[in-house]
Amino acid sequence: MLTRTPRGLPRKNSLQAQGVTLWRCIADDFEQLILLGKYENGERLPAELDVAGRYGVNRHTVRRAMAELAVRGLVYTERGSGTFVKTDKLDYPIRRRTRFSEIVAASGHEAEGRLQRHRVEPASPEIAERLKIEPGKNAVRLEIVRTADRVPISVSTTWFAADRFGDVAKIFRRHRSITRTLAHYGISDYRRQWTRITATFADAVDAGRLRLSVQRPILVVESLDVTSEDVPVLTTRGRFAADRAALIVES
Amino acid sequence: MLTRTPRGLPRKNSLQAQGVTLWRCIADDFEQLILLGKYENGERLPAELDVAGRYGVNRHTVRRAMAELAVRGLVYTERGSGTFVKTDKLDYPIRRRTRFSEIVAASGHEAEGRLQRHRVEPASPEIAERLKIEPGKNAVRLEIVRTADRVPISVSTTWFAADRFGDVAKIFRRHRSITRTLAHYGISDYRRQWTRITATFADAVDAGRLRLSVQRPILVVESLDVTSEDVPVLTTRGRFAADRAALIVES
DNA sequence: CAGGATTTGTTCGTATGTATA
DNA sequence: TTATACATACGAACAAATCCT
Repeated sequence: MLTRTPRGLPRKNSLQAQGVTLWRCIADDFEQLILLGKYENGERLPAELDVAGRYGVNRHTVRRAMAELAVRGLVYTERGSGTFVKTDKLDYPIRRRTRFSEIVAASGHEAEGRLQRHRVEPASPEIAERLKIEPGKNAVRLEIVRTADRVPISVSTTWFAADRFGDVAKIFRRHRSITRTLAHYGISDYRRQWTRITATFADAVDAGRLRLSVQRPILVVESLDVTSEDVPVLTTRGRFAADRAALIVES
Repeated sequence: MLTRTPRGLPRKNSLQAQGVTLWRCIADDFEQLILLGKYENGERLPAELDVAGRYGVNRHTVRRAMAELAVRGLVYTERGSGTFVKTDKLDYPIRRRTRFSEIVAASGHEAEGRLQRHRVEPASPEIAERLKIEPGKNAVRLEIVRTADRVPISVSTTWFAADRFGDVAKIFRRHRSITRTLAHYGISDYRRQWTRITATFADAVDAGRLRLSVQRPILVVESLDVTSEDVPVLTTRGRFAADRAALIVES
């Protein structure tokens, strides 16, 4: 329970930093409890009035805290039923054979990849080096949004060398799968050579595409895929909603 | 430019929160600019006197801000030349043999691991399952901060089964390395079985330990290490400053 | 190469606000 | 309340390294 001054202002204590609002304290408390596993996935949180009583605050304050947790992707509420913990994420293994559709299908969900935009542009030095083409030569750039059960999981920007894959956008739109698109070019197998993972925030564009609030954490996954003869085929910069997916490395 | 009272005290303004020091405001400003890419890697920042003039502060104050940015690992200074942006990240490969000290040493930096706190506690269901011990049996929990060239890279919470590794904290404090600590227990080799990567924000505690501003992105790396006979040895929840490290998966 | 301009590093000194015993 | 220590901030001067004409 939080101690409060006679005027109702929160007083400093060990858990509560100066200037932090009550609802944020409550939200942070529950986030800790959820992340520490005190509440399991799918479990119902105590009723709003219960929580309000325990903290000695108004029910509206608890509702504000729960709204914050919903924004953080940790809970969802069902009217008349309660607020439930939602912490399961799609496990996304990073392997030699990394195929979005196979991964999602294997975990029992329905995968979809939609080409949003595409463009032919001169390759940046970075992209040229990865694809082993000369800097300034053309590359085809695809922007793909991937969903599992219609929930957006990632947006990816993928580059191909334009001289070999000039009409890759058209082919992809027909097949809706990188694997089948490459098969069309006679590449029956390809493998992930390296993957580089870091994290940032969602910018406005990505947040919109991922149906995510801005400033939510994003896993940035850069990667290079090559043929079985180690010839670079495509390189990708994927942005995964960290609230909805976890990357798994087995070794 | 910051307005100041006649007595030389900083006055509140839009950029400056209450009770925040001048040098911290300037440091945070530049951190934002750097992280937003307004200054590229290797680019020179304006001269100290320039910045001092623009903010209307003494050169010492700017120097204090730059020192902070250097501590955060975002810039370095060269006498007579200037202050330069340094945003390349430490490449942290995730492999079967994943050893912090070896990784950092291989990239030419000085690694250090400091045990901050430790505790014996009943294992949560999650931890018990990973370590293959019975839920509720004791586990030793270590909180370790790891640095490269004294720049904090990660904070890790590591659990060991207490029955076998009861005094692991003492041993670790002596050896300052997980590898050497396990050697003390007769475990000459161990390997990473799986790694699970997701992302969030730094909370106040982690931000403090990582000398990072709060709300910066954090890579959350959970993992299990086993002996060569696949016996679980330790499990870890690491929080990496995403601004300072990128995880690499080669396959 | 010379030499002046620029830029960071260092050391004095002064004053004020904050935290602690 | 007082005394002490510490952090913040400003000012001036000079040293040392680098850059540029």
